[in-house]
Amino acid sequence: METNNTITPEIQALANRLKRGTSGIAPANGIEEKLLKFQRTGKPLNIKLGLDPTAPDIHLGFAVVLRKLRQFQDCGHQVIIIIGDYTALIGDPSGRSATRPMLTAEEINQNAKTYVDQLSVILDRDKTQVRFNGEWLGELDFAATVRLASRMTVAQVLQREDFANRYANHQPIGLHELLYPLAQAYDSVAIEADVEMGGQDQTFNILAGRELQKEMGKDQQVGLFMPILVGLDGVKKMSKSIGNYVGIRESPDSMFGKLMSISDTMMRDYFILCTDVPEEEVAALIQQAESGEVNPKDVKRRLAREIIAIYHNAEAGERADREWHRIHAAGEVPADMPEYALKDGDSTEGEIWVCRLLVVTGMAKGTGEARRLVTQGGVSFNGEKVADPQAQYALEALENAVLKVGAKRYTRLRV
RNA sequence: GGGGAGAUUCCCGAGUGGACAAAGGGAACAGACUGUAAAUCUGUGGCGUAACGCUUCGGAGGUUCGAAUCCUCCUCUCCCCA
Repeated sequence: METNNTITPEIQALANRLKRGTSGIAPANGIEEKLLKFQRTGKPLNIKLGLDPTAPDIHLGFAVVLRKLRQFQDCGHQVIIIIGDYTALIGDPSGRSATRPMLTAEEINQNAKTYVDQLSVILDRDKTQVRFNGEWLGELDFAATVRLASRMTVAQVLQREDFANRYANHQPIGLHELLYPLAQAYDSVAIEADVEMGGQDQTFNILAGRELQKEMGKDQQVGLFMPILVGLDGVKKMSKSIGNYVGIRESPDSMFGKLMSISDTMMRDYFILCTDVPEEEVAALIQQAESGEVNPKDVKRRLAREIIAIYHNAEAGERADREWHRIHAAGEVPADMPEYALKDGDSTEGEIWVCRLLVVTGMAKGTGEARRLVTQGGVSFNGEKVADPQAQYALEALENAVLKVGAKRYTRLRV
C-alpha cells in the first residue's frame, strides 16, 4: 500500500462517524477507500440519492437517509439528487404490484420543486445538485437499451427480493419492471457516483449500479445502506401511505405524542437513526431502561425531545413534553385540537344525534361505527362519557364543546 | 399457439343454489390492565336512527321463487407445454 493510501486515525474516525447507523456497506471498506480518494484528489465525492418523483413526503424514515447525506456534505462532499422522471415510467417495483399512475411532466416538475424545498430542511442546498435522469436515459435509443440490458441476467434480477417474492407468489411481473434496476444503475454511470445512499430495500438497485459501472469501465460506487426505519405500528416501513409516520414538519405536540406511542423495543433504532445522541450514550440509556433502573417511558421522553429539537428546537421539545404530561397524567384536554364548525344540514330542530355528530366530524366512518364507539364507552362529550347511542344534544350546548373518541382523538365543536 | 387454475369484504383465505353481510386468521378500532409501550383478556366487524331495509363476492348480461355459488360473453392474473 502506498504511503498516501494509508488509513490514518483521522480518516478512520471520520469513516466511523459516517458509518453510524448504517446497515451495510458494499464493499465493507468502501468508505475508507473513498475518503482516501478524496484526500488524494481533493475532489469532493459524488454522493448519489435517487428519488421517485411521486408526491414528496418527508418523514423520519426518509430523513434517516437525508441526515446521512448531510453528514457527507458537512465533510465537504457533493450530494446529487436524482429525480427519476424517466424511471417513473416504470415505477419502482418495490412493494405492491399495483400499477402506478403515470405522471405528467408538470406534475413531475411540481413534485421535484417541492422535494427540493423540503430537502433543504435537512440538506445543505449549496452542496446539493438536482438532476433528472431523463437527461441521459432519454437519449438512449432502443439499440443502446438492448446493449445495456445485455449486461445483466434474468437470474441476477430475480435475486432481488421483491421480484423473487412476487415470482414465488405467482404475482405478475412486468417485463419493463426488470429494467428498473438497470435504469437506476445507469444513473450511477452517468453522474459518476462515488457513493450511493439508499435504504436497505434499495440494496439490489445500488449493487446493480456498482456492477454496471464496472462493466463500463468506471470507478465503482460504494453502496451505503441505511436500515429501514420501522413505522409507528412497529411492523412496517415508515411510510405516508400506511400512515405510520412522523412528518418532519409536524407540530412538536404531534411528534411527541406519536413518538411516545412507539414500542420500547424500537427506541434504540430511533435514537441511532433519528437523533445525534452519541452511540455510547444511547447504549447506556437503553440499558437503563431494560434493567428497570429508569422508567422506559422517561427514556422515550428523552427520545421525543431529541427529535423535536432537530426539527423545531429544544425549547419546543420541553414544551411538548409538559403538554403531554398535562394531558395524560392530569387527564386534561390538549390545547390544540382539530375544530369542526357545524353546518346547517348537521342538525334537526336544534338538536343533533351523537352518532351523526361523530360522522360529520369525521371521527367515525359511519353510523354503525359511531354506534359501536358509543356502546363500547369510547366516546365522551365535555369529559363525560356518552352512554346512550341515541343521545341528542342541543345546539346551544355544542359551542366550544370537546368531543373525545378513544384515548387520543379530540375535536372541538363550533356552532 | 395448446392445456390447466384463478379473481370473495382493508389483507390473507373459506364458501359450489336458500340457514351468506358471507367461516377462520391478520390488521384495525373500542374497553380492561398499563407508562397513550409490550403482552394478555373482552367486544366490534359494508351502509343505514337499526328495519323480516339497502348495496356487496373482477365486469356485463342470462337461468331461477331465490345466485358469491349455475350459463354466456368480456377483462385481468398465474401455472404447465410449445
